[in-house]
Amino acid sequence: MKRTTIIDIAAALGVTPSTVSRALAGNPRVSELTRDKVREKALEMGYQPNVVAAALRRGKSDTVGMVVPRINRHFFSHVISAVEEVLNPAGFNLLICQSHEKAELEKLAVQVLLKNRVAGIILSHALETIDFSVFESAAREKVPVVQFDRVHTAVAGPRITNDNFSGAYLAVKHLIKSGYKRIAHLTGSLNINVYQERYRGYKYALEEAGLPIDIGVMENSITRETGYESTLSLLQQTRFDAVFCAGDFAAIGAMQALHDKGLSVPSAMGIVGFANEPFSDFITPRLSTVEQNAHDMGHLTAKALIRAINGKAPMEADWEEVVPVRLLVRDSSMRGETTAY
Amino acid sequence: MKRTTIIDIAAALGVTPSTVSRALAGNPRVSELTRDKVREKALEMGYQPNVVAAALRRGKSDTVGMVVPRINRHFFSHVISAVEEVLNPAGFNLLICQSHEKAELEKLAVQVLLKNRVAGIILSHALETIDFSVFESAAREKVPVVQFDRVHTAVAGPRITNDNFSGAYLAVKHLIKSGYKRIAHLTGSLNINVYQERYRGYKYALEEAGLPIDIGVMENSITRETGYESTLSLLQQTRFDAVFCAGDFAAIGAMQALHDKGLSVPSAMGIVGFANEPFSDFITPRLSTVEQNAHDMGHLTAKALIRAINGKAPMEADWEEVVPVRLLVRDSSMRGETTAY
DNA sequence: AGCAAAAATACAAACGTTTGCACAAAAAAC
DNA sequence: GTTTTTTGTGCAAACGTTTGTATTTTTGCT
Repeated sequence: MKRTTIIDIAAALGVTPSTVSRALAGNPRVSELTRDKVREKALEMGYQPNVVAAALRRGKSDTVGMVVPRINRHFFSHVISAVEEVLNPAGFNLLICQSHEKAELEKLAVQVLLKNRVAGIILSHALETIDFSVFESAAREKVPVVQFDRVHTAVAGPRITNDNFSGAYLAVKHLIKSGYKRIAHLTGSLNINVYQERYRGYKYALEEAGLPIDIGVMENSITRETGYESTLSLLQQTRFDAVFCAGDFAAIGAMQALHDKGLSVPSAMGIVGFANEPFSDFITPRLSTVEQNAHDMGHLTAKALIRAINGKAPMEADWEEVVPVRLLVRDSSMRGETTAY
Repeated sequence: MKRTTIIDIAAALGVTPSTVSRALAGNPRVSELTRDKVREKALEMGYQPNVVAAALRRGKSDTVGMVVPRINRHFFSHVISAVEEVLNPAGFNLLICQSHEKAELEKLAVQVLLKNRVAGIILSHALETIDFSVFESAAREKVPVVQFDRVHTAVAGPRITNDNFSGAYLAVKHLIKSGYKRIAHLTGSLNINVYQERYRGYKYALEEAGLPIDIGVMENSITRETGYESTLSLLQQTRFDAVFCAGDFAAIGAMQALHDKGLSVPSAMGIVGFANEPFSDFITPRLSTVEQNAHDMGHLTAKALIRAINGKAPMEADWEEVVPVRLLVRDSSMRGETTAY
């Protein structure tokens, strides 16, 4: 059975396709009477608009592309949901791609999105990405790009980031208040804005308190496995009584390494993570961590994109919006004797 | 700057757009010489095909739609990745939608996909879904649908499921072998094939061992919260020494409830979950669970869809493929005295 | 009733491909 | 050397919308 088109509706009603198109679009240039007739007929004939044809004609689709490193990270999946909450009511739908942390896949994804003539792109970079030339194509084709969380100034357009600096600062300050004095740090690649900022916050808190900042910082220690290994290395290299981890997975790894070495958390060692992964709340001891507001971030990102699509926001004027974070104090950083905090 | 089209390339080369189209498509009706020239020019001019126009002309896009309840479930996100692994090399790309377990959103998502003229749809139903009429539209428009995990026979097309029966059977049999005798069950809605099958496996194992099957079965207890509440209820209603949970989140809830009541796992109470969520391995005690093979499931699903798209598999012939699962025995179900297993 | 202005609709071109068919040139067959 | 076949291109229509402009119809005024 052929699909019904506006031409079929037009024929059935004795009007032209253009009238049908305008009627369905709610264009005030068609009378209320015919508009109602058209809508009724469309419903009756089970009409489903062909958005592909519309996209071709208009040169833009109602689809927004979103590229994230992985969809199964708590933070990213929540940002995605929040973005949907804004975009769907606005008539857009989301094409989600994963870069799997690979620069090449990220580039490919962006190209696919451009080929599909998406209305705009929302993106958080892969860890690897250092070449941003694809985004010039996007700019050339006037497809707005909004970056969130892992952002880079080499790409034009709005950037929505977490307040990583303050999060790290609060986390470390809390460790200090709890009585820990020699605080190490596990982080990701310091090429990424996110980890740079957390590192900055970490250092700032230590400096402010007059504590040593050269205890030990391990880069590329962001997974459970690398967190585990790096903690073992640290134990051999240096002396410390707490670890601030730039991610919860690393914190879990650190916890296990400490456990395996017979060091108890939080009495012998304090740990604070980052991201508030769902498991953080029901491991033993419960992990103190920094909660990112994925919901607000998604909303802000989506709204920024809509503004950019509607041309309200010149893409050249790329500004940065910072979303506040929140420290969640749980067991892993609470020394019995200093619970006073 | 205008985008380059095949018309531009044609003009630059003094040929017609049709030749360019055929050249780029690798059609044998154009000579090797012109094909190479066209390809070179396309590269030189930075040509990006307009897949929207192609989709309109062909009546089909290279996009496949995928609808899942939520993308942040370990199982679903891994199926998605596996589907991508098959689909991307085959030239398709994925449009991912979430139903958030709502029947209405699922229906909406399918409609959006149909409007976008996707080549096919991959879907796992929301818990709520009981009305399958949208899928008749899909069938009418000859858009193949492949269901996975949460499937329903009311929808035409291939179904790829986990071996939920065997998984549950193995889990409960293992509890029995470990010495537990009164085994309760937390499950989801028994309208869903997935939970029906797990329930069947649970009962079968108990019957086989001659153990009572009326200890206590709590429906709609699949989240951490409901798992917690249901376990407390069970403790009041009945006497039991183990719980088989149809999901890991419920198992976590159960564990916490038991912990709060001073019942230790696994010595006083055995617990086995289902799904092998990533946290299952690093909570205390480590949770025994049934691992689903998301990778194989994704591959099989994607391949089935590609077959259906290519018309190799008549949609009417809807068959079911079952993916084996694996029991992971960890601490939560191992009584000290019966570790012999 | 007559005319201008406003409102509603029709016409037709465009968006960038793909593809059946026609056609010319080259190659093969007789 | 003519006819047939093969091979490579061109032509033009189609896919289903949207939208600027032209045309018709209605409305409001005098």
